[in-house]
Amino acid sequence: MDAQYKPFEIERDAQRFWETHQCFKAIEDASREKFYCLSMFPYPSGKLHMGHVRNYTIGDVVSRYQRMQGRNVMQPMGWDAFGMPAENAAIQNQVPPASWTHQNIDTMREQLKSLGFAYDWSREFATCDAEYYRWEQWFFTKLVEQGLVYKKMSTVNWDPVDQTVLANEQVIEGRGWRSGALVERKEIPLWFLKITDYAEELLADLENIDWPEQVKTMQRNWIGKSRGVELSFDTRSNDGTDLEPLSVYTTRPDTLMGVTYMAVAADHPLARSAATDNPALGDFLAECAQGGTSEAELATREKKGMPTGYSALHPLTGRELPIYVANFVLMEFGTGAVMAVPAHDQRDWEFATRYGVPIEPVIADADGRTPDLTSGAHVEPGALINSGEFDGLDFEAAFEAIAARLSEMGRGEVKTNYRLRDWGVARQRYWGAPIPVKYGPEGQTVPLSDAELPVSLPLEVTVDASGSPLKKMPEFSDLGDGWVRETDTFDTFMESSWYFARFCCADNDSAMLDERADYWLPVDLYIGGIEHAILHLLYARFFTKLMRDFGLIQTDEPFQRLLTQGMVIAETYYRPTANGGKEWFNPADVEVSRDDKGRPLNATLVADGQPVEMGGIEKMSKSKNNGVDPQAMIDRFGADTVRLFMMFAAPPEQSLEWSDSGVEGAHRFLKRLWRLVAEHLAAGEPGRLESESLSDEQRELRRKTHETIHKASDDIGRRTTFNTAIAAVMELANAAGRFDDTSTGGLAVAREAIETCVLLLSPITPHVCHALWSELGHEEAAVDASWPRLDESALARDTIELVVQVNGKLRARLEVAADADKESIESQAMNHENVQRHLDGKTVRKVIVVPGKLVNIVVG
RNA sequence: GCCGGUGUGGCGGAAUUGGUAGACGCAGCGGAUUCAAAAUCCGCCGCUGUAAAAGGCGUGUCGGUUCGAGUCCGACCACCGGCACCA
Repeated sequence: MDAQYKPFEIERDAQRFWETHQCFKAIEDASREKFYCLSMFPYPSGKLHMGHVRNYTIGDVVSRYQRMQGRNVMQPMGWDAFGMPAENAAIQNQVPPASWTHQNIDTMREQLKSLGFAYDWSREFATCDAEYYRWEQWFFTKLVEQGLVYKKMSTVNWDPVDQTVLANEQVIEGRGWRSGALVERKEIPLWFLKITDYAEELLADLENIDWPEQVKTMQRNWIGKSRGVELSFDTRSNDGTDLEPLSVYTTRPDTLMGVTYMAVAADHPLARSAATDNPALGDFLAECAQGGTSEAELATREKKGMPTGYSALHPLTGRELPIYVANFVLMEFGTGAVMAVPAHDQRDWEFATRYGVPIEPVIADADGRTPDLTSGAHVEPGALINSGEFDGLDFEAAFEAIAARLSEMGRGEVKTNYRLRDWGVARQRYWGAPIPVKYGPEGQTVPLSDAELPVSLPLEVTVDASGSPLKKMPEFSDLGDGWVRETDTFDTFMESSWYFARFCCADNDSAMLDERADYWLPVDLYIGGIEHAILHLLYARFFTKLMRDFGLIQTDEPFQRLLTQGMVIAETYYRPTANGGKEWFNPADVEVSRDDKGRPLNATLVADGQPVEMGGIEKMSKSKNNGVDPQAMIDRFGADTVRLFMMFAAPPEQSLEWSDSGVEGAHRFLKRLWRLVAEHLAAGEPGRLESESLSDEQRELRRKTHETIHKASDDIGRRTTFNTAIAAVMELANAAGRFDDTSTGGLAVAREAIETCVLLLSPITPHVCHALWSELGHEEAAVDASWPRLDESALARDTIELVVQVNGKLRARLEVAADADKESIESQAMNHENVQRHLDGKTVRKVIVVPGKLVNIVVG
C-alpha cells in the first residue's frame, strides 16, 4: 500500500463509492429494526459554519454506528429556507429572496457532500418549495375547521418611521434597528394556534421521552402549571360609581388578608377608562406603550406605576384598596391585573416601598413571629397571622379555607393555570408561507378550500424596509368581487414543526404524510443546539400531537431521544479604534507568542507585525470576526481530520474551543494510523489467532483490544461521548504501535487490534477507514462491516492493582491476585512499608476494603 | 428580572454509581535522526519540596455531610443559553 496518507484522493474515492452504490438510500423494511437519526436542518444563510459541521458530524457518527449495529438507518437532510435574513439580503443587494436562498442551498449542499455525511439525498427538500408548504397550508385549514385556530388582537413592535412591524431582534434598546425610531407597542389582529389546549399533555408526556433533564425542566417551567384561585374584586371609580369587577389569579390565596393595593396593565380597560379624564395618567400609559415587547426588556425595565384614582373592595373585609397602573403587569399574561401583597412578594414590596403603600404582614416567619420586613418581603409560606378566623392555619389549610370561603360567596374558584400562551403564527413579512385564508366583502373570514391550494408565494418581488411586499401586490391579494387574500405569512417555526415527518415521505404529491411516516417515526435521535430547548422543540411536539389527533401519524412524540450540542467558540483579537470602538482580527491572521511554559504572552498581527489585544474566547461570530471557515480547514487537512478534531476536542453537549494546533494533532493521528497499518502489512502474513495459547504480551494487547471495544461501544452507543471513545482508540493504536512481536501469532493479535481501531473509528473518520479496511484485504466495504464483537474472556486478569489509603490519603499501591480474599488484602496492606510508617504509634480504628478498588485504614 | 446550565494543570478535556484527580490530545522542555530544516521517533511535564525519596498543597469561593467529596448539601462569585417576531 501507499506509505503516505493522502486524504484528498481517499476522500474523493470513498465518496464516489458511497454514491455509486447508493449506500445511504433508506428503504422502509418492516422486518428490520429502524433508526431515524436527524440533525436540525440548517437555515441556508450562505456558507456552512463550524456549528453546522459539529452538529452534522455528531449525527453522522451516530448514524454510521447504528448502521454497523445492523439497524435500518435513515438520515435525511433539507433546508429551513424561509426567514428574515433572505429579506435583509434582498434589501441590501437587490436580489430576490428566492434566488438568494437557492444559491446558498447549492453552496451549502456541496459543502455537506465534501464532509462525507451519510445522507439519503433523495429525501431532500426546502421549506420554501410550494410542494412542501402547500401541506402546511392544507393542514392549517383543517385546524381552522377543528376550532384550533383563532384570530385575536395582539401586541407587536411598531416602527413608526419605516411603518413596519419589527421582530424583537430588530429592536435595539427600544429603537428600530434601521430607522433608529422609538419603537411603539401596537395592537393588530393576528392568527393563533391553541397550543394551550395541549398544555397538560405537553407537560405530562415529558415523562415518556429520553431528553436531557435540563431541557425537560425548561419546558416544564415554560408551560408553568400552577394551582391557584381566580377571584374578583368589586371596583369603584373616583366618584364612587360601580365599575366592572376586577378579576385576578393568585397562587397565594393564603396571603389574601395582606392585599394592600391592586395593579393593572397599562392597556387594561380600567386603566384606559381612568385615563380619559386624567391627562397625567394618559401620559404614563403612553410612556408604557413605548419600547419593545420582549419579556426580557419588560422585566428589566425600571418598575413604575401610577394610581388610577379607582379603588377595589377587598372581597372578605370590604376594605378599599387603591388600583395602580404598573408597567410590569402584562395584558397578555393571565387577566392583566394582579392583587398585590407587599409583605410577601418581593416585587410588590419594592413597588409599595417606592410609592408609600402600606405593607401588612399576614404570614409568620419560621419561628412563628411577625416577619422582619425592613429589607424585603418574606416570601416563604408559613402560619397565618393578622388574618382573623384564618389565623394559625398553614399554607395548605389556609389555601383551602380561603378558596372555600370565596367560592361560597361566589367570588372565586380554585383554578389550574398555565404560563404557556397560545402560539401567534402570523407574520407581516414576505419570505414565508402565505396563510391560506380569504376575507369577504361582508367581513367574512374563510379558510381556502383544497381546490384553492396551494397559495404560492410570488417569487419576483421588490423588497424594501417598509412593510410586507405582499400588501402592495394586488395581483396577489385581490381576488375580485370584494374578496381579498390574507397577506400575512406563517412563523417559520411552522415549517420546522413537521419537517421531520415529511422526510419520511417527501415524494408524496397527493398527501401531506403517508404510512411510511409510521414506519420511521418517532425520530430515534435528534441533534441540535441547546438554544432550541424551548420554542422549536415545544412547537414540534405540539404539531406532532395535532397531526396525531387528525389521524396523520400515530406517534405521540416526535423525538424519542435528544442531544443538545454546545457552541463552537474561538479566541478573539482586536485593536482599539480612534472612535472608542474595536477592530476585530481573525485568529487565522494573528500569531501568538508564548513563554517557556507555553503560556500565551502576547499576540501580533501577521500582516504588520504590530501587537493586537487578546479579547477572550467567544462564540464564533461575524461581529467578533473569530469564525474559522470549515471549507478552509477541509481544503487543508481533509474532511476526516476536521471531523476527528470536532469529535475529540470536547464532549458534544459542551462548548468546543477551536484550536488550530488541535486540528494538526488530529491530522497527525490519522497519519500515524495510516503508517501503523502500512507497517503492519509489510511485516508479513498473520497466522490464526489462537486465543488460548498467547504470550503475556500478546494476551495484554488482546485485553486492551477488547477493553477498547467495550469502552468505545458504550461511549458512542449509550453515552454519546465521542471524545472518550476516540481517546480509547488512540490508546489502543499506541499500544499496537509499541507491540513489536512479528511472529505469526503476534501478527494475528496485532491484526485484531488494528482492525478494531479501523472499525471503531469508521463512524468518525469514514473515508480513511474505508481505504484502510480495503488495504487490510476485506472484500466487503467498511460501510457494510459490522461493529466489532466483544470477547468477554479476553478481559480476564490474574492480578489487579489496589490502592491503600491511610485516613483517606494515598500511601501505597498493591498488586494482588484477582481472587484474593479480604483478610489477605488487609494484611498485605497493613504490612506495606510506607503504610507502616503512617500507622506508627497510632491506633487502627477501622479498615474499609472496597473490592477491586482500595483499602482505607482509619487511624486515630 | 425570570428559567436552565457551566467553572478541574499553560490549554482542550478525563475521572460513568461518593473510592487512585489530571486518561487522551495540544502547547512547552530535553534528546535521537538529518549537512541543515521539515517530518518522524524517544523521554519529561499540576504547584511546592527533595541530591533522590518522603512529605505538603491542589478541581471558582466559603462552609457542611462522610472512613473518603471534582462528584452530595447550603450560601456566594463569575461566565454562558433562553425569555414567546433571530433561527
